[in-house]
Amino acid sequence: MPKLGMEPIRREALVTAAIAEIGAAGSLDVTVSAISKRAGMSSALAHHYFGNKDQIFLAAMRHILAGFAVEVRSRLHVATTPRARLKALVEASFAQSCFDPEVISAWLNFYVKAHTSPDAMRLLRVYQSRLRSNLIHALRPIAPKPDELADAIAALIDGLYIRAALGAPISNDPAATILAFTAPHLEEQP
Amino acid sequence: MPKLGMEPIRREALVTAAIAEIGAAGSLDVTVSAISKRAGMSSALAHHYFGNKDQIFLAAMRHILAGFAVEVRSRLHVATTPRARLKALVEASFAQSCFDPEVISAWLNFYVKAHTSPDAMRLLRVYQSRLRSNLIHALRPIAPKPDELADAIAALIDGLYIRAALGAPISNDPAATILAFTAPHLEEQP
DNA sequence: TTTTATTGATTGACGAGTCAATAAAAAACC
DNA sequence: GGTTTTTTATTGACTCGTCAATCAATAAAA
Repeated sequence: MPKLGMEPIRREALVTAAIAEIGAAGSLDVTVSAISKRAGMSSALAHHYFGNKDQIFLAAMRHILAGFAVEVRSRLHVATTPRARLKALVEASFAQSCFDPEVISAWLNFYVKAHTSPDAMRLLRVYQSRLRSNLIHALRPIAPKPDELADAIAALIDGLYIRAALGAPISNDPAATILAFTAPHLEEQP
Repeated sequence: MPKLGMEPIRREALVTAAIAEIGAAGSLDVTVSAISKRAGMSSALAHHYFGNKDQIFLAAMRHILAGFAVEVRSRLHVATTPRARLKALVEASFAQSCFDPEVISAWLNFYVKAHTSPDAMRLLRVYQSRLRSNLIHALRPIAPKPDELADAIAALIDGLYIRAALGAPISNDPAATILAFTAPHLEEQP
């Protein structure tokens, strides 16, 4: 009973299922069968639409990155001052949605994958440079060295995220920590 | 022709080989056979001495962590002032040895592993708390809030390391960046 | 009848862990 | 001192799974 136009529906279901499976397993050691089963179809169909397992992972990561981009844009949208934009960027990086166990697993494994897969690396670069340019844009009016500061903040975001993701005893709100440590590097007038 | 006392020799050879294989593969998708072959023995012998693959990985990571600890201690040993100790700790984290491709792969995968394996997590905690206490010790005499600053620096180290490891366009010397970023949070008298 | 959707069954590989068998040190025994 | 026994070292062969990817077959829209 083939209804037409199933492709986008199946793809989305597979992507969602893949994220869930990765989250459940905590690693990329997840079978296409498990993903397909969770998505309610045969593994053959998954191969039919995605070609191979790597493509499923890539699509899953693109999905997560897209979600993050939405999070960022919505916060950036209501920020009017440079300082508010900075705050929005940092807080978006520690939003609730970034700490779904599934998302955490995906990110962790994404780093590893990027180390060997050019496709994954390209995707990572997209995230990195988008964050970087957003940060620089926010910092330019208020920091003497926007570039360098942006790099430091980006690193701080990644570092704190990983620590939080790995369940380190989270002393304080990471976003607040970052803003506090950034403050002295900004120009006057809070 | 069994020479006695082979166990420690075999174990070390396996650990070394495992690190090399992980480096070559860029992931933990490495077979015991490959490791054993590189170490010059049968896979059966590897199982005989380590029991299972996970134990080999754990031992490999312990080996790397031990190497790092040596790096830290030797630098700390010649540092006399608190500021010098801070510098030593930061610089040790970006020493040449930390950027061996093998070491990079091991670290990346270690993070993922820690997310699911309690043993790996324990090991990670050892590294984290050692670094933390070293930092706090260095900072106590020169920072108003040693704990919070230590956490931020630790995160900055992890974040910059990962970025460097993943080949991000390394603008500057990461250690210098961290020290510059930290400076405003220290008490007077440079 | 052509295109799209769908799957069960199968292939082909690979890989962790086990086991029995071999060999040579070392220790125990006479 | 020589013989037997135990312990340590070592491996080839094998078991038992798993799993990615393929394919031929079925079904229903267009």
